[in-house]
Amino acid sequence: MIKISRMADYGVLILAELAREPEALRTASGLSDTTGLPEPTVAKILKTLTGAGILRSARGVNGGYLLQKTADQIPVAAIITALDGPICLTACADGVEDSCAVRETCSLKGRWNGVNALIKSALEAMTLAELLESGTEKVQKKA
Amino acid sequence: MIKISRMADYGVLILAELAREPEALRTASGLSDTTGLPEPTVAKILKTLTGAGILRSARGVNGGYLLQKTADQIPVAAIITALDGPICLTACADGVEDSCAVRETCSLKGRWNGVNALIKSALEAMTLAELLESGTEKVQKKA
DNA sequence: CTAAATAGAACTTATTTAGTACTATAAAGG
DNA sequence: CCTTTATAGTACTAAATAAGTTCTATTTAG
Ligand code: FES
Ligand code: FES
Repeated sequence: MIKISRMADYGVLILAELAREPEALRTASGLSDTTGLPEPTVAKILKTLTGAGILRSARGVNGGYLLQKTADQIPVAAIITALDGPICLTACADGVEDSCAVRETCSLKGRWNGVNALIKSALEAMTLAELLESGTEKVQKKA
Repeated sequence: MIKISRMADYGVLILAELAREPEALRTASGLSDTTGLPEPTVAKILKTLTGAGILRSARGVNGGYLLQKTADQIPVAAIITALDGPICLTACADGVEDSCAVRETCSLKGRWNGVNALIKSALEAMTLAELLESGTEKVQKKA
């Protein structure tokens, strides 16, 4: 069904919430409450996003998370990559040597690369801010 | 990991083989041999692609499959849709009502639609022929 | 020192995808 | 008109992946 994982979807949801008050420290359980997503999952996503440099964290009492950059500096691609791994439609794309079973006999080795690049650049060009606002040039307008 | 299924990947591989002799009837087991893919899987894919109107089939002795249209009339999107279901990155896009658990509280209902449309149109614009040739305007050039 | 928070890893469960098997139908040829 | 070779369709099983949970360690304010 060619889709991103639920993790990435949740991730955007959480980031959207964080973007509403970019300066405030928010705890995992607090975010779980406001988003309605299960707490352990939220916590896991927050850890991952922190590791990827999208969020900053503070430990200890009164700790929590906040955005490292503003929403318009965070490409959608970065979020997806952090939570879902590399954006790469097929097993036989660039670099990935061992994944494809029929690489030897295959007549279209690496031909998907163009499609990959297309989608990747589309997701890199779009920022979290644009996703939240909708209706910018990059997104289709809806009357 | 945002990817298409192996089925779609195999499907393109099989279509590539069929496109080499667009007039010839090829059997499932024959295609399994030339592509090196497991026979039952090939047969399943061929059935699906026939149902989707991408292939034509002939039953009985000396039966087999051939392309219904030429490779430049088959959008990549059609192949993926046939084998993988609709191209729709997220659960909460247009139409899909029941999939998203947090739809009520969610602040970005349907915001992914723009991204979806972007990717979908990219895949609709690219044909099987272009995928096989590579190096056309739509695909990134590689020196 | 304690309570409240994140960090990180390991594990279990659920979901999805891939692969297999089986039955039915159709056509060609003796 | 029966046999053989092929596709059509469906249902089932197994494998892979993704999601969710749990537990332990670390950090810091009070
Ligand atoms: S399908 Fe993987 S290398 Fe061709
Ligand atoms: S995440 Fe599904 S409706 Fe918002």
